[in-house]
Amino acid sequence: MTIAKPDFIESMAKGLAVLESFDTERQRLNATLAAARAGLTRAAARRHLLTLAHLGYLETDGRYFWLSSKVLRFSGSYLASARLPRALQPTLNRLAVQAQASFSAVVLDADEVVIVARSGNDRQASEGSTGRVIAYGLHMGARLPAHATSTGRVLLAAKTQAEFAQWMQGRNLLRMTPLTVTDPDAFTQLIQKIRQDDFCVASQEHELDVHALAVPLRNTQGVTVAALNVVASQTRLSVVSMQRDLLPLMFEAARELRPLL
Amino acid sequence: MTIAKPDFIESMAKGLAVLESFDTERQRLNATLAAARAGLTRAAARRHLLTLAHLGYLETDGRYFWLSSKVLRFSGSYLASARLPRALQPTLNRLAVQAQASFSAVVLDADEVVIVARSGNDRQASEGSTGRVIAYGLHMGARLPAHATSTGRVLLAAKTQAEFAQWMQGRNLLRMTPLTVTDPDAFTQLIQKIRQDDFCVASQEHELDVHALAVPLRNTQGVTVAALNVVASQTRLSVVSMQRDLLPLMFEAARELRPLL
DNA sequence: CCAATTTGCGCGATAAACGCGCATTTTTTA
DNA sequence: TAAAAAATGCGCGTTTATCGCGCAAATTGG
Repeated sequence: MTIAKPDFIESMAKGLAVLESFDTERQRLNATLAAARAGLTRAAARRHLLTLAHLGYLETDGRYFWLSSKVLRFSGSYLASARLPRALQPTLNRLAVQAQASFSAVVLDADEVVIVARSGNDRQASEGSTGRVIAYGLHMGARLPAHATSTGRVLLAAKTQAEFAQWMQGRNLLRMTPLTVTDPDAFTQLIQKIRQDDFCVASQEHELDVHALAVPLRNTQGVTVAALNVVASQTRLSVVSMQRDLLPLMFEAARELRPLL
Repeated sequence: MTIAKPDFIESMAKGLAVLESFDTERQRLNATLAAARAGLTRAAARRHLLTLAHLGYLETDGRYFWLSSKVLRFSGSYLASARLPRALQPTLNRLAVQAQASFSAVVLDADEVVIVARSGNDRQASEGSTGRVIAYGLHMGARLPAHATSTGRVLLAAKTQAEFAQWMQGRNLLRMTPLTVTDPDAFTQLIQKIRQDDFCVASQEHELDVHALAVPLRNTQGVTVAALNVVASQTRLSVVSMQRDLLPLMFEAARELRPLL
């Protein structure tokens, strides 16, 4: 999407850059930090922080700033409007009950996947009700690196050769764990494999002891619009049994969902 | 929160007004509509729409605009940073399993409640897996009128007399269903009752055939920081049995959560 | 207790944002 | 289907909103 110069509101971009500079890693920022993260002068960052606080999107103690619950307004409106999350949620809930595991539906945004629907609790119900929490931070709107996640790879495999080549262009596949595949050639091989298999397993490539299994979600025209995955701890469920027990369920769910996407 | 004039970025406020003009009711807007909703000239609204689309927060067909999944980035960061949702989620999940019902945790924002955590599926598991969907649109970030919801009333009851009086000042209690209490005096009586009971039942006041039960969530200092509720369809679960079976569970959950809030 | 940052804020300069108004396209109505 | 009404894209001259410097004061950290 290109845009004419006089139609671009600089201050808007700056303000959103400030709002985006609050992320999972840095949750509390002062003027100096926000300026550095958003790439603005301190004066500009401060003006935007004060404005955002005044409008209720940030809270502040006068010095530091952090996101307020008002930012949920946007996701609320998105979730109410977007067909995708609404169409997927019931199926995800059903899967969570059937398989006693956590499922996510994600879409691709540049080099990250965004969780747009989710079900299940993040504890492995091993003994009693309080098993170990696995895969931290898998909530609605969470963003994960595409190359190190099962869903990201499924979505990358849905691209044409040319699109995929362009995506790879000059990209540095960040190492998330010792097991992350970071070599471009090996990664391209992996994507090829997914094109044949129509699913993807990622074992401990994003987080140690967590493995994931993903399948593409296509509409009736055959266009991949999202990916569905399940995560489990290595110790509770082997990759083999996950693939054997859960993969059929997921293919079936994907088939059911086709007319809704 | 007051703010010095030269520290207020007008364009930022306008841009966010445009972004906010996409809500549950109007999900697709053109320049003219957005201008009207956000209170801007068409030229200004158009500039902001184009900028937001360029930055990826909106999608467009060239004429109409709608929210993109990128807005989930903000909620994602909020959910990762805010203690409240993270502290509540496990308990909500447990309640959903135990009671086979949908629970929400909400905070008050002006005259609306905002859902900051949620569990359970929105179908009543009456016969088989596909019961009727109840209480549409109860997703993360959803906003509901405080006066017509069980949680909103619980949070209003937590205010001091003076604060509550100020909140009521010149407020028009919108009728959502034929059963909504809209008379100011009757409403004030209700709030008084909640102060005694320490819970609130709202029957079909927000949506017909849906009733809800809410309790306050306090921290160890006794400050109410949120409210917890459960919704059920009138036909499946009577108000009496809901109060008898679910209220003890909820009080217990609230007690457990105190040290975490 | 001193040195290094960070902060609030005033100021004059500049260009970013403004909104009017036109010609054109799209939609509605008759 | 033609005329009327509404919405759209965009150029332009105006203005004021935003800019970033740089100061003195407050805060932090060793």
